[in-house]
Amino acid sequence: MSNLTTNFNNKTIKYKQLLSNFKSLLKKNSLKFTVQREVILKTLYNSDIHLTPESLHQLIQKKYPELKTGIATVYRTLSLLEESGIATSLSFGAQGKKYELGAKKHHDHLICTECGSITEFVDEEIEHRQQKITEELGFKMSDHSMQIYGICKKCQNK
Amino acid sequence: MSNLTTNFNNKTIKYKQLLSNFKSLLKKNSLKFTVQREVILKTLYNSDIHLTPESLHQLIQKKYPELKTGIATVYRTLSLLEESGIATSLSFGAQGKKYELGAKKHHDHLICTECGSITEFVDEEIEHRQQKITEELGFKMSDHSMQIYGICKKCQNK
DNA sequence: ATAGTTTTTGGATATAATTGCAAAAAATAT
DNA sequence: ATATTTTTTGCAATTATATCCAAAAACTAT
Ligand SMILES: [Mn+2]
Ligand SMILES: [Mn+2]
Ligand SMILES: [Zn+2]
Ligand SMILES: [Zn+2]
Repeated sequence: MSNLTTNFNNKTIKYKQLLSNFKSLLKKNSLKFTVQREVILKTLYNSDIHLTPESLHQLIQKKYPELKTGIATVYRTLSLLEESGIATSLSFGAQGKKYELGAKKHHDHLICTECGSITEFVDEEIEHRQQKITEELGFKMSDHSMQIYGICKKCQNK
Repeated sequence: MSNLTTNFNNKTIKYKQLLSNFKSLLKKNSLKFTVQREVILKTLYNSDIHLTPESLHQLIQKKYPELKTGIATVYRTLSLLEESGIATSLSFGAQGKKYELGAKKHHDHLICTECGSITEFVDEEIEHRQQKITEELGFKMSDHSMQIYGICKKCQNK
């Protein structure tokens, strides 16, 4: 399936560092560093909310209209970023996918099925078990994604 | 977001029981029990692999050609089943969504990013932590989904 | 059983996501 | 710097998914 080579983990990093990582990833895979790719990376980096491909595209068109970035490029770049572990997507069931940069430290999501609000969390015990399970089953873990669905406090009190 | 009323949990159950659950769910939500909905439920139940909407549709057309079931109905019914917790979908990144019935006992997925093979597992410790975390954050958990991505044994030896 | 009411359906249409392709941009070689 | 090669891009075409709507089926009340 995926056949991209990567070698760095997602950490909380400065944009400069992220950009440099991205560049070396591209080089390692004989891909080119383009202005569109940088703009997409930067826009994701500067957003603290989860973005759909469409909303990301609109943001970019507004901020860099002279680029006339195509929606296809946004989709292609998001896939690239996800495959290489720089970004992750969050599936919202019916509501489709939203993306966020893995530049933040890894975390999982608690999603309210009433109002759609998202709470991020990490639990070391779970992280540890995941690693263990994977090993037991003979896999080599590269990534994981976990979503808990429920009703948030606010919505419970309605 | 979702506003369907449900009241039973997914267990390993006989088809008859599942069907009865489905019927009462429909009634409770003023939805109608139709031959298409039953065929979709039954076909999912009898499949032990994860199905895309398209492959499910093809299966049904082959087995029940006189029904001329529309693809739109398949999509609509899958959403209905997912919303009500009877089926779950598994996001395959680029490869789209696949569905399975929650009639089997709950489990999580280990997905090989090379060959796409899927291994199912459950870890009680993780299940327990998930519940605990949710409570700590003031949520009421209704469901969760967890996928671990990696390279399977077979693909490691290639 | 029949008629009235509500919901679902298939097919058409609309929108979202992916892919093919020729022109443009980036990287490399000279 | 310029030419050559490789990859990417935007747009168009395709495919996947969702929505609209009038006809059909399911349910309710008689
Ligand atoms: Mn995690
Ligand atoms: Mn689980
Ligand atoms: Zn909420
Ligand atoms: Zn494999």
